[in-house]
Amino acid sequence: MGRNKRDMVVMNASLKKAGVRITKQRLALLSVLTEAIDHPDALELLDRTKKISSTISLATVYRTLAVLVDANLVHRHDFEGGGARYEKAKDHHHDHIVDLDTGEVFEFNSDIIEKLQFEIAAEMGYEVIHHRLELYCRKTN
Amino acid sequence: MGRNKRDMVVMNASLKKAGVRITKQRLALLSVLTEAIDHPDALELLDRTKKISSTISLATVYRTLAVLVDANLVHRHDFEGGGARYEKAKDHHHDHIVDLDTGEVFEFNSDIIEKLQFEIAAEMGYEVIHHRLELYCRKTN
DNA sequence: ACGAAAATGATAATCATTCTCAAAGATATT
DNA sequence: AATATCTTTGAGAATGATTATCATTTTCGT
Repeated sequence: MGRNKRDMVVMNASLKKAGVRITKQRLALLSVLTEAIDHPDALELLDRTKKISSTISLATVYRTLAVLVDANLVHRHDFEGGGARYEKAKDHHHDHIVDLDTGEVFEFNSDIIEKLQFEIAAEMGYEVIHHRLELYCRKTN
Repeated sequence: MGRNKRDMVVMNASLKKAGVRITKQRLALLSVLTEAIDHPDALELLDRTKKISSTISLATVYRTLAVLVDANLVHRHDFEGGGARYEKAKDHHHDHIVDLDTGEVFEFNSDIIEKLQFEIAAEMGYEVIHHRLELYCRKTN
């Protein structure tokens, strides 16, 4: 599982670019985020990071997440209920479907919706800096 | 301003329909929400309600808002930063543009986006229970 | 290896919101 | 209108997520 030499180099570069010092806690957390296929919250990230390697505290998880979010390496989501959840930034934007029964999160994207959003904002004299589209759903049948 | 006899009758009916007892605090809060043209938070609603008429506490504001939200008479929004903000439910669904500089909130709606959302969810085997689309914007120029 | 600057861990503080419970108020019934 | 019952209120304590504090440790350019 992940965290080979190439990954390390990439993560080092990411942190450097973010203008922050490289610590084992930051590398470990970034590695956890890189491997994650879901949208874990701070507590879950603390657990996973502790398991994988390092001594890390909740305070550092929050601090590091803030740094990574600022650097646009990580996205933070405030879905309904519970605390914020995080995911490593991907190169393409996407929106989310939240399963109300399981809490699972699925991603989707629609260029058409995207385009319409920008047009609507433009008509009102606004430029979209960022946006969120979340569909809270239940399985059909 | 507002709170004439007709309004009172309507609000009474709304509360009755919600299956809750009518108290002066609830009527006052509902009246504040009815007059509001913005999206105030709980503290702001507390202030306005106290001014308009009634003795009311923060706990009651929160409790009553929960009741009204449950009864679908009021919508609650979790925009980025700060606490939840509320607005009286209108008969048409709408989405929001949030001005990042002023905190102002504008409403818009797009039937096309709406339709696309349902189609996307349906394709993934989901039914949309509710959804949120928020554009965080800055004035152009 | 040295030292300035930054990061960490433990815990206290904060903020929004919910809970608790005794006292006050509302509603149905008489 | 008085009663009995059941609900709501207010004040403050409790909660949960997140941020701040500060002494100690670590990083990294020189």
